[in-house]
This record gives sequence, C-alpha cells and structure tokens, in this order.
Amino acid sequence: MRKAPTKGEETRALILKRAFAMASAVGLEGLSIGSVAKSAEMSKSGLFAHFASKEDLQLQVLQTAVERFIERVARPMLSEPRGEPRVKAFFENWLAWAESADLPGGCVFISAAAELDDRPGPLRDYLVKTQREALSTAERAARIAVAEGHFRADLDVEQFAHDLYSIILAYHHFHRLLDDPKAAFRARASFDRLLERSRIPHFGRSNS
Amino acid sequence: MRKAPTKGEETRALILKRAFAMASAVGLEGLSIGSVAKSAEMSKSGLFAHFASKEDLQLQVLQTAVERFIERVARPMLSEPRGEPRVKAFFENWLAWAESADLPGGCVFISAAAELDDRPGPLRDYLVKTQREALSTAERAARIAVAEGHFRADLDVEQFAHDLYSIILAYHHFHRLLDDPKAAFRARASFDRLLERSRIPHFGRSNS
DNA sequence: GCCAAAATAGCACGACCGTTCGTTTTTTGC
DNA sequence: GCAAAAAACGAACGGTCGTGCTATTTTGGC
Repeated sequence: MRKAPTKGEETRALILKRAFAMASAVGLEGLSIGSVAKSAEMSKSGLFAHFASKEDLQLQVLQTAVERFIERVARPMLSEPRGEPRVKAFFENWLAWAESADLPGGCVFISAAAELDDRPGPLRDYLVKTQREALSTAERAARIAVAEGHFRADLDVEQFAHDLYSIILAYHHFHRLLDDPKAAFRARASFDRLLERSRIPHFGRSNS
Repeated sequence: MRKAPTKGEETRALILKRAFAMASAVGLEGLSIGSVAKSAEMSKSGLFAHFASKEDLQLQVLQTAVERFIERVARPMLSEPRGEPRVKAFFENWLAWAESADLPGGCVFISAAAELDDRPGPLRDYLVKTQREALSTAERAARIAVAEGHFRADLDVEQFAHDLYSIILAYHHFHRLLDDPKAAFRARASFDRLLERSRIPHFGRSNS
C-alpha cells in the first residue's frame, strides 16, 4: 500500500513536472529558479526550499526525465516478442519519445548532452551514466535478437547500438532544427538498412 | 592588394577569435559580454562598441565559425580527385574539425543546434541556412561520385547526406560526452558501411 | 480544535547581466 | 606634430541570477 503523499511531496512533484517541460524547451542550463517558480505558481523562496541548490534541482529534473524515458521507451518494448520485434519497438518508442506532447522542445537528454559535454560535475556524470545504460539496453536487445536467430551471430552489438543511437540523434537534428518533413522517413530508412545488414544473410541478389 | 586593416578591425578580429573559442566550450548562449571582454583583455564597454547587441556578437561568432569550417573542411576536399576520394576527404576533414585545437569544446554548430532548435530568431535562421548548405555540399559530392561511376546510379544522395551527417553527430556525442575511445573507430566503421552500400554493386558474396 | 511541524512567502544580499553615456586615450591623415 | 576621428574606458542603470534569512501561513496528528 502506497503511503499518502504529503503536501510537500505533491508540490515537489508538480515543480519537477513543470521544470521538466521547461527544460525540454530551454535546456537544463536555461532553467532558472525564478522562471520555474513562475511556472509552478509559487514564490522563488517557497520553491527553493525543496532543493538544496539549483544544481540539485537540475539533477532531479534529469532523474525525472530518466523515469519518464524508462516508462515510455524501455518498459513498453518488453511486452514485444523477444528478438527483432523488440528491437524495432525500442527504436519506434524512442522516435516517438523525441516528440511526445510533454516534451515541447525535444529530448532533454540530447540538449543536456550538448550543454554538459564540456562541463564536468555531478550533472554530467549522471547524464553519462544514463546514456551508457540506454546504450547497453540497445545492445542487450540486439544480443537477444542474435540468440533468437533473427540477427547474424557475428553481429557487433556495440556497433549496432552506436548506429541506432546515431539515427536517433540525426532524427532529432533534422526534425527539430531543420524542420525537415522527411526526417522520420529518413530515420526509418536508415534503420531499415541497419536491420537488413544485421540479419542473417540471405543469398541471391543481396546488394542491388 | 589588401587594405591595411585598421586598429578597430584588428580588435574585432581578436574578439571574434576569442569568442569563437569560448563558444566552443560554453555554447553560443553561454557567451557573456563580460566574459568575452575578460578573455580579450579589454573592458566590457570597449568590446561592446564593436557590436550592435549581444545577438549581433553571437551572429558574428557563428559567421566566423562558418568561415573556419569552409576553409578547413569544405575547401581542402576540392583538391582531392572527384568522386569517392573527395567524399572521403569531406568526411575525414569533418571528423578532424570536430576536435581541432581551437575548438576545445567541440563543434560550435552542434551545440548551437541544441540551443537554438526551439528559439526562433535570426541566429537560428542563420544556423539552419548554413546547415542546409553543408548538407547540400555533401549531396553534391555524392552526386559527383555517381557521375564518376564510383557510386551507384540510383543512389539517394539526400539520404546519403543524412546518413553521413548522422555519423558525425554520433561521433561528437560518443567522443565528447561519453569519452568513448572507440568513437572514431565506430564512426569510420559506419562510414565504411555507408560507402559500401553506395558503390556500384558487385556480385558474388556481397552480404556475408 | 489545538499545537507542533511543515510548507510557503517576503525580503535582502552580492554578483553579474546587457546596455548607455560621457570622458579619456589612442590611432590616423596630412 | 597637430587636429580630427576612432577606439577604449569607467561608471552607472535597471534587471535577473542563486541563495540566505525570518516571518507567516498551511498542514497533519491527537
């Protein structure tokens, strides 16, 4: 039985919800105590009492993002059959995540990555850790597809994860920045090619 | 004969040089008049006199970055033979650009892309324009490779440019954020695959 | 319904932000 | 080398930043 949440916990959750949405638009570094407070309709000091520092707030926003990512991208794929279908679901969920309704400004991780890639500290450490986890989730899915006989036995699963992530990054870039209407099409085309060359090779005309 | 640069022009060039290096580390939005002034060893107001606004400074930094990119990535490839060698040179120059000495914090365009992707304005417009130009440069190189008989005639050059850029983005991400020592290796592996499937198909065992 | 505890607000602080203005220094053309 | 023009400076403005304090309001257990 879940404990009834106290008022403070409710408020904290609301703050993080609003801050999460804002971070999507302006990035983690773009968050300011004042602006988040305005969005949560409370005073700066009232909001600040919930966090030890601004960095703590940013970290908790990142954690919120990870939770959301897990429940929207990683967990749903587990209900797909093991092997290639699950890999495909992972990819499609990830694409959908990048433009879901409560992420008005795109994937938080990608903007955070650009902001933090040269700023050492706990924020960066946490982000790196979660990115590595996402990658190893992709690797694991690929390894299962190998075990199921969907993918070739000599597949380099680490390279597979790299290539998959690469497509996601490009999708974000082409869709968000360049407003390319073909972004999703291009992403799926790349992914299809990736799948093709990961499968058990079939002979006959295979490269025409 | 080139006009002797006036003192003001020299100073402006120095400011942009320093600001460009800083932007690589902290991003375009991370620039502040005060910090740039300190880096250029002059007063805030003395520096500010060279620009109409902070946004103007940022825009000029972006223009500086474009000039540098052209002279380091786009121009050198023209001395390579037309076709695949030129495409390869473009890719390798681009990789090298992402970690050249005066870009201590990585590619300015990539961090700017993350910052500006949801902030309309002249900065974003300019960035989008230059990104499109870079992509069409890649397309043009691919088209030449088709004409030279290096690449297959039915190659989708737009998709080719997308895939090439995708690899660059991933390289930046894996190298800068994740400190992956295999980043360059992964990027070249992906690029080799991209080249393989772009070439005129050769028959025989082609997919094993 | 009271009272302690928790949550929120109000206010002030020093620092830095982008920008303006008037003054002083340096460069330039002759 | 002098005068005009260009460049750099210092000080100040109104704002916002993150972050402390203290007071006030709201909540929750009995």
